[in-house]
Amino acid sequence: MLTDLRAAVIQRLHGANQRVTRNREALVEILSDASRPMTLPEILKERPALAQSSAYRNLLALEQANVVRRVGGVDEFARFELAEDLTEHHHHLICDRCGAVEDVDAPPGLENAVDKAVEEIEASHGFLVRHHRVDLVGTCARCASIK
Amino acid sequence: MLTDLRAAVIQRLHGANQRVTRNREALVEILSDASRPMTLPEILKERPALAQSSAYRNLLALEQANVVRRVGGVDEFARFELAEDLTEHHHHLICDRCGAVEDVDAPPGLENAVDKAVEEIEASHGFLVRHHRVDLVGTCARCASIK
DNA sequence: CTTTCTGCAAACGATTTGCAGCAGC
DNA sequence: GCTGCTGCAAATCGTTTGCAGAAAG
Repeated sequence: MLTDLRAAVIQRLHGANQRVTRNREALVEILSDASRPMTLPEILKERPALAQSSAYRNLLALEQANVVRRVGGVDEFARFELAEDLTEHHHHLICDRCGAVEDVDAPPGLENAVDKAVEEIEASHGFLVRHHRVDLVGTCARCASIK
Repeated sequence: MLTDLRAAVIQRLHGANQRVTRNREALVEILSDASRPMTLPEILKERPALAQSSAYRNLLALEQANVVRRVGGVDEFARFELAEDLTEHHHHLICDRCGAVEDVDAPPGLENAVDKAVEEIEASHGFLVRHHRVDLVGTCARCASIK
């Protein structure tokens, strides 16, 4: 795991009055190695010794410490990824056939347009935007090739 | 309910080999009257005689007939809205304190930028985009005023 | 040492499903 | 009338929680 990521994680956990444990460091490393949000079964496959309940509890602790973010796809599984300020801002490609979620870089032109829209909406709706999600839903290359 | 909406719903149900029942018409009317995606409890409050299981089954039937769409927020409840080609294209404001989801019109500038980004991504990723979701997550006016 | 984390197993709760009777067509 | 919808109650399954022992600080 990269040293500065590790340092940021330790700092945020301490800031949230949470301890730094092997399980938590392993979770961060697993999410850091993946280029997409992971489901709990996928995470457990990478660390079979970890109990499901501990995985959920630690992901919650990491979420509250702003290290991890929970994202929803189109299926019944929750997915987890590192907080955006620990990675790069990105969006998601979601396959509505197999449920797979993949990261895509955010094109700068799109980001500018979103930021402008956010300003307008905050002014007109009294809504304070914390972050935005842009998801493209459709068929992934693998599912498209199957039929 | 508007006549052309009703006609479209009947046509789509028939096209999917589904029957047109009072429950299904009522569900469409409830969703049509709301200006936001609704949770199952909210739907049942509008039609207390409807059994939960029937509500879920009918929403699934309507979803398969392309009349209804399921959307996810930040909480544990699924939400349902009319298919976009039966209403207007819009995005969602999602409150991460109370979970409320509200519709917002899609600013044209934003839509153009999204369409352009979709083209680039389809070309580079072999991913076929069916539709996009732009969600703004933050604090709604009511929750902001509470504290 | 004290507090918090861990694993196990049991509980929870939104959603799904089996079944007998009723309604669309 | 046949087929598929309806309500009820039970099952399903991802996720959460209680508890006693281990580990972080």
